[in-house]
Amino acid sequence: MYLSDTSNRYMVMNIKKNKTRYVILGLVSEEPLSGYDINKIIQMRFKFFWQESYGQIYPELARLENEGLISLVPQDTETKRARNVYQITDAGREELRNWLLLPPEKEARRYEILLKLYFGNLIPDEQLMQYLSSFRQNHDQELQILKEVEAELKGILDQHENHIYILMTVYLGLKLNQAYVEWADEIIGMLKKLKDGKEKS
Amino acid sequence: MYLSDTSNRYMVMNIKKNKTRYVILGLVSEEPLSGYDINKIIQMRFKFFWQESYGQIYPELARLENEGLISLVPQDTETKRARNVYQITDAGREELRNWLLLPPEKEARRYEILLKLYFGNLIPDEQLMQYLSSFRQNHDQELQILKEVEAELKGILDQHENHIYILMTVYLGLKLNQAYVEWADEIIGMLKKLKDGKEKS
DNA sequence: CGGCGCATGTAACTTGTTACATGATTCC
DNA sequence: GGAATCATGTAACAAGTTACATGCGCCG
Repeated sequence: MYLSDTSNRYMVMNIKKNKTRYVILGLVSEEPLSGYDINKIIQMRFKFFWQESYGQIYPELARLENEGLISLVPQDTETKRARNVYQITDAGREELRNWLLLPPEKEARRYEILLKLYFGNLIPDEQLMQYLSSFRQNHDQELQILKEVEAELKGILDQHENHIYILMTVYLGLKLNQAYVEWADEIIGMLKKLKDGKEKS
Repeated sequence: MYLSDTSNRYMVMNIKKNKTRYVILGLVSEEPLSGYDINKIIQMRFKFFWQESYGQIYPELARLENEGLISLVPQDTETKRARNVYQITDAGREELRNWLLLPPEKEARRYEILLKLYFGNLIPDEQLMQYLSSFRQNHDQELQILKEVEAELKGILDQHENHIYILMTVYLGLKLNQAYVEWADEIIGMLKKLKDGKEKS
């Protein structure tokens, strides 16, 4: 169907924004997986840079199957629990490839803590310090986890050709969390000084 | 109306997620502003950690006025261009304060570039390097801008009590962008080595 | 035999983006 | 007089979250 208008003003946008499908395609491109598996993997391995919910995964799996980009793998014996395991198709591999070859979009972020800090003169400094120290703690925890992941990955670098790429993502996690922790420490220091100054006057 | 059920299963969620309203409240708490002004300020001052669009600002302004959290400022002479300028009310100040006193939520982020890198073994290394160098360039640019902002802010630190807080947000921007740039350089180096290794074998 | 984890899914909602419509005013 | 920018807004999407419903199987 060429040049069909469908009388929809908004047809113009052919830029795919839905990234969920590519996460799924990427994951099933490595091995057949169920929706449940996919969720677990994202929770474990992507935690620090990506998140999805069942509310997106299951409908997307259905859509992908409908489009022929993935297909159900027939499960063997009847004794097993019901599981819908999907594998990628050639068309799916093609779709994934096309997306991977598209330059990544600039990521838009929203840092609630910065917003609160921006309006910092409206909150007591102690409160801000509390936010910052829990922020620091969170990121320090993530930092420790990532350090373990790094060590583990380095030990099995030659076991799969994608391990090196995973390690690269971990490096950013390390850098960013390091930056968060350092920043929080500096700001807490600044706030302490500010508070002392205010109390003296 | 106490304890009314309204027969809606989903009434339970009373946790406010809509942050747009607080950005608006925060900004008009400093000075009366129009929707247009608010958009411009967010574009300029919040660019690196927050974004909004007219599609959210205008409807939210209407809602806030409806709830009595902001009010229209009568514009003087009739010669001027039509402008709806809003000021914060006491109720609005209260609402803003309540939100500021709530601990910030953990920010969920999605780094498309990490997702692509994660599946890096499916893309040619040259392509990845291109993504990374444009990523590097973007963040380096932001870094330069933030350095200017930093210098500027330091010069006018005593002119308003919130300048110090704004500076603190800038510091995070500096740290993060520095981390991005350094990381990109390291990864590009790793990819070069990888490529050389592959070509030799 | 009870509870935890496996497993799949949907309905209702909130949030955010994009394209479009419309017109006034300022400045060159 | 025409371009840029000021200025406000909406309709139609797309995307993402949350709460709920449901049931099986495995392990202690």
